[in-house]
Amino acid sequence: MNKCTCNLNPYLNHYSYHIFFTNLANELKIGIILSLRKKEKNVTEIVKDLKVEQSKISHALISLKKCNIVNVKQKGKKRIYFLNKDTIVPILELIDKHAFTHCKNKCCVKENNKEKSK
Amino acid sequence: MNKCTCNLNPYLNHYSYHIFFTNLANELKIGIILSLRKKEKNVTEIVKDLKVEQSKISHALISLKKCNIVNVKQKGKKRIYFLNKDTIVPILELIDKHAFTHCKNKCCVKENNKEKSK
DNA sequence: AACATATATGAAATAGGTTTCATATGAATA
DNA sequence: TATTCATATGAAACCTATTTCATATATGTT
Repeated sequence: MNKCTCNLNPYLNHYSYHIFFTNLANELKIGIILSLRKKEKNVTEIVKDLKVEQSKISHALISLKKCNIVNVKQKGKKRIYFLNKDTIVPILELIDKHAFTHCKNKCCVKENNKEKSK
Repeated sequence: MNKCTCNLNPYLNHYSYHIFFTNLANELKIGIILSLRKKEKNVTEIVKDLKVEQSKISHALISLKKCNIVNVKQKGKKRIYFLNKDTIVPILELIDKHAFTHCKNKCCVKENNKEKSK
């Protein structure tokens, strides 16, 4: 796919957005992001916090890391993941604000998008 | 899924983010957004601009509309779609900036995420 | 070196969003 | 009101990211 001609950044194309947002369009990854927003954690701590199987967390983290949404530092045998807050936190705040303004009628919540809530 | 306890907005949960970002994690929808960023358009104009089949555009628009990412006004037999710029444009700018800072090494582009580029 | 803890990796199966294509609906006009 | 233009809708097929599960690797400890 060609470079996108409509944005500020020559390094970014439609597909770049796709990759980036694919990471955010995922409840588990959002869970990880929100968990790391509070405090950096190693994998085991994330597993405990979210009560999700370890390899699932690892797969998700690797994907998040690829886009620099999270970063990692080694500490002994533990790997501490931490959020790159510069981008994500403002984005989440924009969504929060958007939902507050537009989605009080539940337009963006599970029930309206698919009837089979459960 | 329960309300998310980590954000500002009682109307928003993990799934809300998911719904919202699913709309952005799609090249066609990003294409529509970028097209509408320049100028509001009816469906036929979007079809011409993006050279994509009409029902595909309609499906995408309905999905975008559900999250108030776009809105619509009727004008004769045409339906003019326009971008809710308050949320999307700042988000795209944040991504642009993010990519500029972090993705010069192509971390977020097609080739690195999947080897089979084409 | 053997072991335990911590995390990453691979691949097949799965799930859920997107595409396709046929068709229905809505608005305007002759 | 018959016709045309404009757009929406439904459902099956398709595609691709996620999940699952077995296993590999890496680091520290005894």
